[in-house]
This record gives sequence, C-alpha cells and structure tokens, in this order.
Amino acid sequence: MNTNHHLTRKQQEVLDFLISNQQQFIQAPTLNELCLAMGLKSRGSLHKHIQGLINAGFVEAPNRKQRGVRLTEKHLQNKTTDNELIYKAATPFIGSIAAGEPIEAIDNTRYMNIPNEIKTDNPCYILQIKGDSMIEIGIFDGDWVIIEQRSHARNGEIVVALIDKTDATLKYIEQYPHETILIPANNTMQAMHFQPQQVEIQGVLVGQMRSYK
Amino acid sequence: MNTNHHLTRKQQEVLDFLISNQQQFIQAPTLNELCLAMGLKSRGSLHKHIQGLINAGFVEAPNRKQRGVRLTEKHLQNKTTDNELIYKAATPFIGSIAAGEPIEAIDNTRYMNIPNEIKTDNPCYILQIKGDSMIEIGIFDGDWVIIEQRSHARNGEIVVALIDKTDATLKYIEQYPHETILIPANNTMQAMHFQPQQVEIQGVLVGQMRSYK
DNA sequence: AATACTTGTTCTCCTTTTGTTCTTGATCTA
DNA sequence: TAGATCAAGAACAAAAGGAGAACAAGTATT
Repeated sequence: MNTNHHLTRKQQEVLDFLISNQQQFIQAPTLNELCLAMGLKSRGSLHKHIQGLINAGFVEAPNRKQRGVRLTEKHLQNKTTDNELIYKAATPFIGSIAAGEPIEAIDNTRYMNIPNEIKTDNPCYILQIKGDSMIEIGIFDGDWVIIEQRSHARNGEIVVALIDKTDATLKYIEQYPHETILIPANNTMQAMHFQPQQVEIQGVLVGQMRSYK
Repeated sequence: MNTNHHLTRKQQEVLDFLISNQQQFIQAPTLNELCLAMGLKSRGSLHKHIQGLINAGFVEAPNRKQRGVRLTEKHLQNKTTDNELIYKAATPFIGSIAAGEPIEAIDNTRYMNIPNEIKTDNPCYILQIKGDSMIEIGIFDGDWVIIEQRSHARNGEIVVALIDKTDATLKYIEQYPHETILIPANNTMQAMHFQPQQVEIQGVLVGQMRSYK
C-alpha cells in the first residue's frame, strides 16, 4: 500500500461522495446505486475508481463476498481539513416547470449535490424554471430551484402548485376558505384565483441556483 | 536536489502564486488551470518554470502522471505561513463582498459542496453578496456567488475586482488600453472609471445560489 | 430445485485531458 | 553582440475517464 499514492480527481470525488453520504445510504451502496447517485452510466468505469480507493486503503476490498462499497477507518485521515460536517446530500433533479404546463419529468433521474445552505433536512427535489413569472424575486428562466416536498404551505410562501391535476407552476400562494390565489412575481402578469380543491401543493421553495457558464 | 539553485524571476512568481493560492485549489492544479489563473496562454511555457521548481525541490515531480502541481514540504522554508495543507473536494467559502468594501475574510474557512452545474472545472471559491449593485441580473443581497479564480477576464464578463488593493466589488468589466470600467447591473448606480493598474481581477462569476429558508 | 436477476469483476474501444518536448520569435541583460 | 529569459503554439504519447459487453459468483423468485 503506497502511502504516497495520490488519488486522481475522480477517485477523490468518489471518496468525498462516500464520506459525505454515508448517512444517506441505509446499507453500503452497490456500484449501480453509486453510479445513479453520481450520474455515471457505466458500472465498469466506476469500478476502476473504487479499485483505486481500495489500493489506497480508503475502501474495503469486497472480494466478491459482501456487497456494497464500504469505507475503511482510513477515510478519517482524509477528513483532516474539515472538522465541520460536509453533508453532500444527493438531491434528485426531477425536471422542468413552466407556468401553465405540467412538470416535464426528466427521463432518467439525475442527482445534484447541493449544499445544506440551500436545502432543508426534509426531502427535497430540484426543478428547472422555464419562464419569467417569478422574475422580480430573482428567479430567472433556466434557473434551478430546490423544493421541499410538502403538501401544505402557509400564506405567502412560494410553492409548486399543481392546478386541476395538469398544470404545474411556481407562485406565491394565499389560501382562504373559499379560494386559493396564486400570485406571480412579475407585474406584467395577473394573480390567478381558484377553488381550493383545484390546487394541490407539491412543495415549497427553499433554494435557488443559477449557472453563468 | 540543489539547494543553492537560484530561481528565475518567473519561477519565483509561480512559486509565490502556488503558495499563496494553495487553499484556493481544491485539487492540485493542472498546468492548464495554472495558466488560466495566472493569465498565461501557453502550457508549454509554464511547464518550463514548473520544471525549474521541481529541480529546486519545491514541487513534486509528476513523472508523466496527471496529478497536478503539488508543492513539497520544502516550500515552508520559503515562507512561514500558518499552513495546513488543504486538499478537499469542497469549494471554499471565502467571505462576503460588498460594493465599496474589501472582502471580509471569514476567520475559519468553511466549505460548501456545490454541484458541478454551477461551477467550472477550474478552481473556484464562494462569496456572499452584500448590496444591490447587481440586482438586475438576479443577484440579490445575501446571495452566494461562485467565482472562478482567475486574474484575467474578457470584456463583458462579470468579475470580482479589487480596486486600489482595498475595495472589492462584483461588476461587469470593460478593459481598454487607458481605462478600466466597472459597470453595475442597477440603473440607480453609475459605472466607475479607473486607471487599468488600479483594478485587479480576482475571479469571474460562474454561478449563483440563494436560500429562501 | 430450477430459473432469473443482481453484483463485482474484467475486458475492449473510445474521447478528452495532461505532461512533455520542440520550434520560433520576442524581450531583456550583461 | 551574445546569452539568458520568456511567451506562444504545434505535436505527441501517456494517463484519465467513460460506455458498454461479457462472465462468474451470489442472491432472489418461482
């Protein structure tokens, strides 16, 4: 076991992912599960990186016996720098949402690793925004939003609302006994009024991301 | 390894850059990344300087492997910094930035795990925004921005600019032979004109995040 | 017990990235 | 002038990484 062995970038990334997500996995993840969570398509490719971590002593060698990728004690050394907990929870990227259209689900679900700062401890998912209906609060076309999965919300919260079981949209919500109002953050658009039973809450906005690449 | 080996001016400059910026590099930088961060265009040229540092014993010899430029322990002789070798797969959160104020460094650096979608493959760091100078492109007070570490930018890019070595700000940049203009995205604010040598580029905007918690 | 599926493992083929070397030309210096 | 330093870019071999096929041992299902 070469102590001066340096991990490649991908090996380091896999190791970090394992360390940060060990709480997420009830059992040690299989190669397939890891592929899915990390966005890889080939089990064989991932295996090469795991093999590198085994050689470096960070991962137990399964030897065809036990299933799943298990960290050894050594990974604690790797943690030298960050005494804080880095919880890199993989959050599913569901699809895109536009005013007046149902959520287009992404065919094969991807996962993103987002920081705790822009999510909650409850289950969250990610949508990509199409349209400008929330432009005044800084949510632009193409932005990603992080949604906490919930079926109820308080007045004034920003929610993903499913209207008549067909159209999904991101809006401010106001709920009264006899009507539910969905309010855009764009003064060129109108608030929409519905019967309470027409509107189903699918989650509440907790975070937002944008790429300038 | 010749200890009396004297470094050329450029070699010393590269070494200083590596030492003072090692915390910015999550993983040991490749030659290309170093070129980008230092404003060089030729990997081959940089390689010669790195070779000099390898001969002088300041940098590990990669020996054809692709493992990036790593400092040896010897560089500690060169400078006495409170050093801890920080290599981690997270993006450092440096501090906050406001129009007209220097970057307030966070005392104990935190790290965030951000998705690849809102960063680049080059070294990045995170700042928190104070103020409304970029409000029209959806960057609000309190938002986090992801900055790719670079010292050069193209006209029209959004950069972290250090003015007169004291004030840091996030603005559009326009560079001309005799002046550098920093332009806010807020029509209640004015563009600022400087001598080129007054303005030092510290990075380029590549991503943004916001919490609604 | 027989069958189908999963999982770790190995393999080949492919693309991109990276370290390295060389050549050319510019700039600075003794 | 000659020598050193440096930038830029072309070219190349090796490394890194990814996709997918194939296989054997283990597990699940019938």
